[in-house]
Amino acid sequence: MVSNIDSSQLSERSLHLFKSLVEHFIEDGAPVGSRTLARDSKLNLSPATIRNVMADLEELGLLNSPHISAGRVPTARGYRLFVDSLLSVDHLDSTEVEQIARELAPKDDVPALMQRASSMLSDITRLAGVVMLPRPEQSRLRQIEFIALSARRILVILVVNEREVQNRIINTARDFSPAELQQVSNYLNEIFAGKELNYVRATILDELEKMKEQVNQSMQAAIEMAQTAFDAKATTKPDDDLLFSGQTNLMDVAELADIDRLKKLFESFNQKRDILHLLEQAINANGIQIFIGEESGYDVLDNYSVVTAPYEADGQMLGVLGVIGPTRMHYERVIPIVDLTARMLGCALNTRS
Amino acid sequence: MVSNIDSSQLSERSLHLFKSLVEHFIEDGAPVGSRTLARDSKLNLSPATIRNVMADLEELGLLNSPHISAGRVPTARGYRLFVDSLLSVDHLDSTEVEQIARELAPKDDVPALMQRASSMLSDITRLAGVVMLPRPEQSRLRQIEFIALSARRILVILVVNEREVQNRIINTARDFSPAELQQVSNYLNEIFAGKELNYVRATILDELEKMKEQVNQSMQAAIEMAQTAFDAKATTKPDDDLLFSGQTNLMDVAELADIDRLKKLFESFNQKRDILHLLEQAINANGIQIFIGEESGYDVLDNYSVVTAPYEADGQMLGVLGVIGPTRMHYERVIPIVDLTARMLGCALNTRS
DNA sequence: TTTTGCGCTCCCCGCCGCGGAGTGCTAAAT
DNA sequence: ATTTAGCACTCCGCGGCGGGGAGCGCAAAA
Repeated sequence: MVSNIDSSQLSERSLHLFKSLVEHFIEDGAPVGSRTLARDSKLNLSPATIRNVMADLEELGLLNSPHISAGRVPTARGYRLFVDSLLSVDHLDSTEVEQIARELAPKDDVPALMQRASSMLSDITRLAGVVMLPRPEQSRLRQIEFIALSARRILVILVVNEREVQNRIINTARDFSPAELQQVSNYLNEIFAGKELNYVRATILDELEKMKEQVNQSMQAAIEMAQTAFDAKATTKPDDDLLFSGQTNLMDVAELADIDRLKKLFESFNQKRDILHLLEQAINANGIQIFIGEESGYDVLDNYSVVTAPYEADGQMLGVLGVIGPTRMHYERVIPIVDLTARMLGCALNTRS
Repeated sequence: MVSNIDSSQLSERSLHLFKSLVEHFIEDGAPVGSRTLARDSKLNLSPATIRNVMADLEELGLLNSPHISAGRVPTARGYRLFVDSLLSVDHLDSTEVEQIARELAPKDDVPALMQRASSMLSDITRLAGVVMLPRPEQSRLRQIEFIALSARRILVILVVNEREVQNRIINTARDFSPAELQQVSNYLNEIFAGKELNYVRATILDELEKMKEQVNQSMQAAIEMAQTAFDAKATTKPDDDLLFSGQTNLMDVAELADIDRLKKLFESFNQKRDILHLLEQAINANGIQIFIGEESGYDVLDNYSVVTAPYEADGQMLGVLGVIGPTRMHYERVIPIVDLTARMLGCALNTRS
């Protein structure tokens, strides 16, 4: 990759003009020419001078023109310089801050909270919002319980990581009494409580076979039951950990109205794979991270930018959230919104006991 | 509403030509004129004759032309006649039947099955699929259990209708021992097992107040706890009972490529309200039901058709599924697919013990 | 009743020409 | 050494024009 431009490599004047140009383009979406720039930027310069500067900037790869006699448009690299060095971030309206706070009030369960965070992001930015849920990598089994529905139908409850509850119904080969079930769950809790979930699964499926002989019959039943429960549980769906919303907002950004590109993008939302990879890169950045157009490496994202921020609670990184929109977006507004949302979401997750 | 055309009101020949025209239009999407129709339909007629017939059909409201010197296009009413009386339904490929059977094999839990049904519908028809989940109207509480997570955090498990499990974590004002919890759940199960869920909620919230005095302290705790549990549960989300998939398929139907209409449609998918109402109308039809364009009454659905079929298991209507696409769709293929899917889904839900 | 013939309508497409916006280059001005 | 003015040139967008094609309705003939 060609190295990015550092703001120190350019004169004050060039930077000013460049910034002005980018702002103008973000506002209008039309290529901006020397005339308009001469008018807008406070410097009293003639269009001709500005043309010279623009030619230089183009040579550096910060601008280009759609065709020879059109105005200039920022390149991905240009946006990069802009957001890294030139951008002056907006101060959020107090009404917006309130809205975010209100939506993220920890009033109900975690999944709903995440959902609200996502749709709030898209509503407020008028772009697409995305929230990556905590990866269940380090999930520890906290408790396991069996509840008899009928003699041979048993409801298995798994409590994971303080907060998350999974349940599943299994059918057993023989009848179990409630007392037996109690016994079984006591047994399993004793062995596995606090252990890592993958470890539990592996142990149950592989190693417990040999223990069968050493324990009494009731425990054998326990093992078999646990096997059934975790075998089924092996389908630990890894695909609903990304919540999108407001995709339709992208349908009226006009400048990217060519339907197939949009279709490609929506499809990659559905498959989640690419976006997931991208967000995973962002989880270790300690703060706002911005992927601009082609530089993300995923070509469905050409002409789109992704603004992300990781969120944490109790001092632990939980996930990433962000906004997806055209490269020509109002970064100065989007950035503080994403930032604030991440922090507020962290708080909401934090203070719940 | 103007009465629909009955096939007996038209001559054999008109019907034949009309059918031919609709088929042709469905294939090409271009208005079809007398020439092409004269060529295609086996009847040896001159274009002029056909023009006369077409003029009659237009007068009946079955056809119209975009402008005076273009070919004819079926109206919603025309499609209605077509699907009701003229359509010869395809015989499905055995490969397709197999695919449906494979996807709907009852290998895991109900929500996942529904999800697969929906995406299968969209994959196979290349249109948008939708599945309405069983309405929890007549849900009966089967069992309620409390599990202690810690002294003051309690996991509430609600088993509803044999199959469905809801859970929620509540915080209590004072400590509870496991024995106490057992007692509480026994008490509640005794009173409420088998009762309708709304009744349970109402009773708990309103009437139990007065019972407080009559029972001992432990039971008072039970009541309070149940109140907390059901109060929170009052947020019984009524909005995730519609599963869409393959929306993006609609993005390349071209003839409806005007982005705002598509955006409107997608938004109404997200809000779910309109589609839900529509599907609710279909649940009592005993078989395939087709809503064509404007006749659905929802103007987001102008130029779109919805093909639905209710599905049932154990002799009980559970919900509706279907496909959404342009009015100009291959009904002869879509109809048997929707039909078969509904029946197969019913089976899959049926045989699970 | 069907067909032929004819005049007419309307869309689509390519073409042309023009005005506008903007560029690059060179020469003059500061 | 910059900056500016002047100028020729490029390219887009738009409206108007014209011809070809597809199709229609109507009236008169078969």
